[in-house]
Amino acid sequence: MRQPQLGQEEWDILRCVAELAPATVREVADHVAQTKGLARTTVLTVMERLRKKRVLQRRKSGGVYRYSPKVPLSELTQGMVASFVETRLQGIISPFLAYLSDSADVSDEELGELKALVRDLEQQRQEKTP
Amino acid sequence: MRQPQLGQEEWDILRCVAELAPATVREVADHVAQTKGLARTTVLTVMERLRKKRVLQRRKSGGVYRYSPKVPLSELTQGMVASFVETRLQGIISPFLAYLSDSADVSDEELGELKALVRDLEQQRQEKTP
DNA sequence: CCCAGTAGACTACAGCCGTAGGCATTACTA
DNA sequence: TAGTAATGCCTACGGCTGTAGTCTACTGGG
Repeated sequence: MRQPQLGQEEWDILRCVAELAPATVREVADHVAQTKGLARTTVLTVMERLRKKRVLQRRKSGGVYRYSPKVPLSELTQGMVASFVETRLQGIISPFLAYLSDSADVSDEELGELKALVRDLEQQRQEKTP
Repeated sequence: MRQPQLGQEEWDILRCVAELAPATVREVADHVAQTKGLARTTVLTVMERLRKKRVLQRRKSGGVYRYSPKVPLSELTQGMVASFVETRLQGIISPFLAYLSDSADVSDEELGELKALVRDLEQQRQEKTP
């Protein structure tokens, strides 16, 4: 059961909600307005669509609806990455590695994560091949 | 100047064209038909859209147009990965690393590439910090 | 030279996403 | 409490993508 597909703007707003959760439409709209000029109703529309997609939930509090993510953002992001790799890259990760090596600006911290990843994977291999 | 955005089906057909290049619409349609049942005209439409996006080019040969990618597929894939990481992940690659560690089925070969990547990145670091 | 089959152009349409206006209802404030 | 501002719902619209039908033009076999 795949996660729903979200557009770019939907993701941006979702992140914003997650950051401010539990957040009102206005709070999100104001926050978003600092970077791009979206009408309040646009933000509302997107948030309601996210609710229909069961990504956000809301709860009335003090006469206003407050929205929050229904599942942790990290989980959704995981799903998005997985579906990207599986469909767009057909499960082949080498283009991604090429990107890391050529274009991406890998921070020291990220390099550390990479090393940890390699270590983990090798660990898993040893467990699997006793 | 960003690469044009392509939909899933456009990517699938583009890959197919790249594989068979220089390919006729019919060849691609027949190839695609083996996995999904798309009408010949659907394939034609998509290929023409890819041409409008300057991703494919065509050349009449023996009374029929033959299509081929205008730039190497690898380059387009690179661009797609880059734009994915930059826009969807906001340049933060840790979700991707988490995916590799949790969900992905990393082959031995890919693990090798990963190790090589780590080595390259450390190499780069040494060059930059003399 | 004529016909059947093939290839290409054009048109169409539905669903999704980004964007937003209008209107009704609710909630403060003076 | 009456007016004003805020909130939420519904509707809309254009562009992109997936999908395909129709019609026209070309091409090769008899």
